[in-house]
Amino acid sequence: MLRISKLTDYATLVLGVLAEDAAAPHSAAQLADATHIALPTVSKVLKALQRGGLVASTRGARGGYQLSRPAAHISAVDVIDAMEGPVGLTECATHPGSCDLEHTCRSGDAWQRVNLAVRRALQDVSLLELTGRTPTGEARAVTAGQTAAEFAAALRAGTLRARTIEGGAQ
Amino acid sequence: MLRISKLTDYATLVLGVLAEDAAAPHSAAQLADATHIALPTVSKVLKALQRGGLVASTRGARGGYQLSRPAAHISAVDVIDAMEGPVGLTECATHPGSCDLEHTCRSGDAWQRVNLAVRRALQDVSLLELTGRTPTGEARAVTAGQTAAEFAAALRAGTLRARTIEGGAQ
DNA sequence: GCTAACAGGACTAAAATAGTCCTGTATTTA
DNA sequence: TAAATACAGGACTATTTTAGTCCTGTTAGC
Repeated sequence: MLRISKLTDYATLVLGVLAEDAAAPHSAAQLADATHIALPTVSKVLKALQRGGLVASTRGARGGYQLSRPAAHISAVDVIDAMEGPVGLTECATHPGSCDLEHTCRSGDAWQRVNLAVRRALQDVSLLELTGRTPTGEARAVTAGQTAAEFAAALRAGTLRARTIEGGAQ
Repeated sequence: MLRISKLTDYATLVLGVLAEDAAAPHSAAQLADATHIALPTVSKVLKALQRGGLVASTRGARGGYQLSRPAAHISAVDVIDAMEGPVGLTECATHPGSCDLEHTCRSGDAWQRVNLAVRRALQDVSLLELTGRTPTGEARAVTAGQTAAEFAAALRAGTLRARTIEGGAQ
């Protein structure tokens, strides 16, 4: 089955530590220590997260990294996108022309639709849920109120297909 | 984002040809011809599909491959499982003990839950939808009536978890 | 028994991933 | 203002995974 990269997995650990103490900035060294991941690797992860807009960095002495928004508002798909880029399930989804089979392949945008369905599933999982403690009470309400419910509503309304296809056939 | 392997993509093309003429067996050579994929590669794909139970093979002269069940009853997740194995999103999901971080990692089974959500999304897409012609009319009815609905029913009944997790936690 | 076709595994080559390191820049503090 | 802290960016290496090929064996039909 599909697999996320190790670095993405590390990212959730790092983000988990940041989520735990969102007030103060944490240096890469601190985070390496807390997660037991080698410093250069943590550093690499953090840079990717910074570029993806999930963490904010402060330079200089007493600087470090902080979540750029509440953990409940960060979804699994955000993390994966930040770490692995907005790559599609297939090559042709992101790089048209790179596939020899493109003109004979009749798969069309089917994989893209699948891709969207997957994204939707991933969007429904917040960072809170990825960091060990299943969200309860308020946190859960925030999550459910913003991603899961939205999705369920679309599903019920029958707009899911139309929304996911985006100009495809059907 | 998550990506399927090229071989999995090839698999859908091959299965598409098989679905088109489900009556007669097709040799690997024929399929290579129809899909414009090199014969050894098609062969490799077919073997995986055979092991996964998606195609049935007949040996000997006039032998070949056929779908083992109607295309509408084959889902994207079936294809991915056959080609890439029942691997989880993370290493520890399938191979406990292989990760140094396991005892300090608090991610728990969160990725496994994500994994399930993804599987669910993939289960809702039939081979028919992956083979270029978007199912309409009867075909569509079959798809909707048998995979999506079956899945939804299992979900409601609460039997889905048990079926997909296979001995996992939760 | 010859030929067509699958079965299984070994092997090579190419590409992606993981991990490390180095040089530069910004910020604080003494 | 100099020194120390910490991020920024990119280059580089090693490892692992994936893709692709090939060879030998087995099964079934003619």
